[in-house]
Amino acid sequence: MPRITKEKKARNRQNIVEAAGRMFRAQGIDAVGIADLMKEAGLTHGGFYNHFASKDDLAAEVCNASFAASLGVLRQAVEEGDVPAGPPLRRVVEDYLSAEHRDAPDGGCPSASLVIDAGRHTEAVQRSYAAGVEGYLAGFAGEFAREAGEGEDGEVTPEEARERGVLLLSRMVGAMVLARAVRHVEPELSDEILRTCRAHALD
Amino acid sequence: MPRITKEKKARNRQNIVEAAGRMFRAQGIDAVGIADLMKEAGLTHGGFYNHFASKDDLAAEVCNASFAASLGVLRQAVEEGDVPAGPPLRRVVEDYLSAEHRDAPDGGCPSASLVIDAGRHTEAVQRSYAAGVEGYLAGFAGEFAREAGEGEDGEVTPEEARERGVLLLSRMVGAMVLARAVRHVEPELSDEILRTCRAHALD
DNA sequence: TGTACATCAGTGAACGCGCGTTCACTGATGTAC
DNA sequence: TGTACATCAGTGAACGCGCGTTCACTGATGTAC
Repeated sequence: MPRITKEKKARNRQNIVEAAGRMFRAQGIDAVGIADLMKEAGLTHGGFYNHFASKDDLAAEVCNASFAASLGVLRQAVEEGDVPAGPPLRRVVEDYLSAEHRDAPDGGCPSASLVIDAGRHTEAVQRSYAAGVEGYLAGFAGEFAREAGEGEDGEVTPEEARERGVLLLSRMVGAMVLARAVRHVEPELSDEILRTCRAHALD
Repeated sequence: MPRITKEKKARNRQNIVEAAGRMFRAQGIDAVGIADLMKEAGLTHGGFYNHFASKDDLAAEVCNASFAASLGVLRQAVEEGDVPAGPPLRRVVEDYLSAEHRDAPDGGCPSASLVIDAGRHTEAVQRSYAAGVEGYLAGFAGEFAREAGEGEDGEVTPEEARERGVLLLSRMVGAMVLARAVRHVEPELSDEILRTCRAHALD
């Protein structure tokens, strides 16, 4: 069968990154084997190294891609604002701290699902992760500034907007990782954490 | 040389649990091998199974022990209150969200260092982790109730105290895991996260 | 208290397994003329 | 445009390694009399 079209190769590569994006977020980077991953992408084990120099190389790219996708979803939610009512950041909090997001880490925010994994891998992975976090913070800060400007309570300095962004992300990530950690053995505690933080994340 | 005294055996077991407590928190449960761990405890590889049925069995016990130790340190800090000024919970926040705690996860809060690991291991580990989280929450809630009772701003319902406990733990855990994740590649961002959350954790 | 024997914690080698990575091979694609 | 050959993505087996776990062995401790 091989060799394959250039376009087909690009599509295969994309499939690997997307499969890894889901699997790494769901199970953790170390828990996913190259063989599992390639099978999920519809390929065989050995071909992996035609696309990536190493698993860590892939992990860094996956981290970037997952953040990009996740930020895209977020931005879209902010702009379209179809589902729940209220200002964009309120909707972001509701989405983020939802049971759905908790129960589906594979499509969710990498800040939460990769927060421990990132620090335990190569510097490239860590850089990729840190850049993603900066992206989230910038997005949040921008939105805080915008909402304050539009609202009746007057302007907000860039420094204040940034502070609120840091607080919001820390709170949401903390609530999400805790809610996920206790989910299977104390589902009520898990729900309580989400509910409480949803109500107060923007205080 | 063997066989060994009963007391010596108990001491060896204790050494294993303590070594694992440090290593698991610092490197993650999966990153630490039985051989490393036993060497750190001053023993050889093979003897592990004289003390524990499996690595996960140890992990569950380590989780308990780490939470117990960590809560003990916390309670002591609250009661003695030697180092910084202010009410106990303010001191807890300062200690928790310090660069020292960030840089020494091996002796620190397991809520943060094991938050992802716990969910990826046996139910026993997860139960042990969840119980530890409950311990923290109870401690925080009790302290919120006490401080409100003593202060001038009047009483606080148990529900409110509990809510504040959940918020405080989520915020501190989120800030800590994020600060640790970006520490090596963006130390300034890491410091900023700690600083900002330190200032607002009790809002 | 003293003796005789069973127990069992520690040792270090071995087992089996799954991992990341490498390899020889295939044959359709890409390219040079 | 057509032909001839080099390229290289995919395949699946193999390699080497480290892991959790097991094992036969040792000899001091614990225990029964």
